[in-house]
Amino acid sequence: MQLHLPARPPFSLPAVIKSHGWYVLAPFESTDSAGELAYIDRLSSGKVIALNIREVAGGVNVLVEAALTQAEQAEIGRKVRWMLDLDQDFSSFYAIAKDEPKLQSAVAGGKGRILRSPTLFEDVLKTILTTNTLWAATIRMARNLVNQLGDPLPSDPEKRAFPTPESLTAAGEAVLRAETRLGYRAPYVQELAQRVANGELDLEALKSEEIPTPELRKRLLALKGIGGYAAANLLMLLGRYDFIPVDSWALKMVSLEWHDGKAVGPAEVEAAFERWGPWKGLAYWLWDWKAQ
DNA sequence: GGTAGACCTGGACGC
DNA sequence: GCGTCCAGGTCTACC
Repeated sequence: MQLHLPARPPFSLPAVIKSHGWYVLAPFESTDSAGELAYIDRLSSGKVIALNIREVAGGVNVLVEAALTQAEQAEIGRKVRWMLDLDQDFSSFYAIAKDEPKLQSAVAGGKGRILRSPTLFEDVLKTILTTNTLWAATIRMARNLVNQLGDPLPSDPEKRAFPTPESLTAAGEAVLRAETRLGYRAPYVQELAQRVANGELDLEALKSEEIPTPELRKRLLALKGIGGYAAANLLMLLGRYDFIPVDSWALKMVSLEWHDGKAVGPAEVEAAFERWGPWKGLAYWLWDWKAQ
């Protein structure tokens, strides 16, 4: 089955894929040369499918090698639109960024969309996996989660979907810590999964545009394992760019860009992008750093 | 509100 | 091969 989804121009699938490192975290797959994106998804019916996404004129085509009901097609359409942020309008950002030399490649490349997972649950969990560790370890933890606890793709059981909150809850903290190698993050992931599984926490509701950003940030910070950096990162994924995800890399880049390599703190990072107002986080994200 | 120390893993390094 | 050091954010206790 093939599904066509239009995208608001300008649109570039490779730009979305490379918007950050998510595309290398299971169950995403991407072949750099082809500029295509694959994702193993578990539909709400429990069916596990492989989504193969490629850019075509006016948007993307989604290929699925499985028979699908109308409802399942609609679900896939909703998810892919969200994952690739197909409807987002960046024209007001481009309008103010076009005169900034450090954002020229972003404007010319139609950048701005940030790849995200189908569910906020998956993005929150993966964000926790990025904290206080090296990127290689984040990749390993995500792969372990999928390989050990995800449902298999029937046509290729080596490939698996992202685990459900229920399967994570059933696995238990000890398994997550020792076998999935999440370390001290295990209780955070366990608590998150448990609260989502029992209905106490509705993360999907946080995708609503009606929640003011400060309130949204407050709710994200209330999650165990989510601090200032992680909350800002998640706000970016939710299309809110008022905060900068300040990590050690950000401190280093700002230090080299504007302070001759002298150590800086989060305040200097925020100050460097203050003039971009509600697009602050995106300007930081797309900045053409001289130290890169 | 600010700060120090613990948390945990894995890579780099020296022996 | 083994031991040590270090990087990476967040949490908790304490001031």
